[in-house]
Amino acid sequence: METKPKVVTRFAPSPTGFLHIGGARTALFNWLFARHHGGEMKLRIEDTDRARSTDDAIRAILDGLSWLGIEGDGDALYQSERAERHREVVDNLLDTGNAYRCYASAEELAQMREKAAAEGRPPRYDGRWRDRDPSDAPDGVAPAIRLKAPQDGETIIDDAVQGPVRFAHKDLDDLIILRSDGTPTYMLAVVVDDHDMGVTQIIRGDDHLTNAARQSLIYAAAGWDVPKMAHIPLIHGPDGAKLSKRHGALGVEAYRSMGYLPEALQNYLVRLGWSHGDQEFFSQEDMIALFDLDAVGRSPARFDFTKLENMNGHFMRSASPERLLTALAPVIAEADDGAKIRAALDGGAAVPLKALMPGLAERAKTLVALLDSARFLFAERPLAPDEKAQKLLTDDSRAHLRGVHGALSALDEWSLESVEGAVRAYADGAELKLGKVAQPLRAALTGTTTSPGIFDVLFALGREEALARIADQAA
RNA sequence: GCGCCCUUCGUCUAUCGGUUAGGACGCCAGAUUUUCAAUCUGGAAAGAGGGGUUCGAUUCCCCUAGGGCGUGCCA
Repeated sequence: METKPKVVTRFAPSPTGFLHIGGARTALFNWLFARHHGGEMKLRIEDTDRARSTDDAIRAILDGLSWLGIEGDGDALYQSERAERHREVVDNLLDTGNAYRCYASAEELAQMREKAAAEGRPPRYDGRWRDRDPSDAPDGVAPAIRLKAPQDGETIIDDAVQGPVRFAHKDLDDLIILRSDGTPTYMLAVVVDDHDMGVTQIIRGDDHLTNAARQSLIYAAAGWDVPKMAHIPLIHGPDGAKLSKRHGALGVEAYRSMGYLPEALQNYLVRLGWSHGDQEFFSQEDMIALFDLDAVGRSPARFDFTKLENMNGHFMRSASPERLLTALAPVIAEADDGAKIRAALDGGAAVPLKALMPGLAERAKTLVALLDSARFLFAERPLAPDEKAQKLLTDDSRAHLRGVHGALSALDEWSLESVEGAVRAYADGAELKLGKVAQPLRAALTGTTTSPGIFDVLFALGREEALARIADQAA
């Protein structure tokens, strides 16, 4: 029986910043593909550019992934720790005649490019050291090592998303694989690491498609099999151009701060470029069961905050109060009055908050908005009604507040049913539409003109607090 | 400049040669209603342009236009 090799994907961010939205989607696709096929996704930190790589960035990326519910299998590999192996591969390439030392200076290279530009040719290395005798090497100059790439023919990348893509070798020059200071270049390191890690399927952004051809040349020179490739379309801004910060090119932690649920962001992201018929919502299990590369589209998608918000609202509405409370924690922690709210919650306010959660979630698109509309719960008496609420508190309505206060005080039991019964009975008795009573009540109870259902609010606040708030404004 | 990729409602997308071109977000109207939402019903809204191939093109091919990516001793 033929043994099917285990699927291995990888996510390989360079830690020069946060885990941005595009990277998050790439990680998600890699992870889903691996899970779908019962394989694993490995993590590799591409920190060969030591000057720009930071530990903070590494942590931010790892935190971002775990917040999103994505995790790598096994320990992350740090590319910087593998320089020795990279050099070993370069040495082999040198020995087999697949690479050579190039002594061209930065100035020479610059001239080469200028000349090419002036003559309207693509800027490429002219191969001046390709076949030169090693004895020509100038003294005291450390060479860079270049790949001796084929000059005729073509390389075809059979991309799982883009289909077959051809690159003529004449358009590809002899790329540098080892810098003159002895450090490996990205192009070489990626190939060696993917090979050593046993990666079977590379899934990465479209911006690497041209690199794929160059990398496949390195694989060929080393005598290795080229993994399967899939280049997924990039995410663009609303204007179709590069995604800017203003338009969503933020770290995933920024989305957490803005009050998005990770499951909503995940769902939104997976639908950018991938689809399963008309289905819009997917649980993580659905995604794993249904995701595959053949349903990934080839055109770039624009990032749309409005749709993300709608999706987030959907997930908030179907989340349990407990789940929402948990997700709210970081939002509270980052709020100006966060400490106060935290203290109130720990002091018992979590109970009314949870009771009100469904009503709150129904009206909010983000956790930040949800927290805003829940703030009245933590307000100290007497409340200071906002302008619109103030207008509702006329002499007339104050009289009704006193009446409702009386009806509610008479209640033996404080339940959702009993408070509703009392308020409705009062309105009926006074021959008033419910709204005539409910709106002033809302103003007194919340200090605002919009809130969850008034009976829910009454009940959640509890007898003592509710009656006191009504009395405050009835006077 | 050169190379590569992309192009269905405003946006995300379905369609694997024959459909009244479907769904979702947003928008508009209505229903519901204690506010705001949520929910339900209905509506407007698309194959970039031009050539082919074919009995028949959104679908396959070519050209044009537009957009994106790449073109580093960055990753």
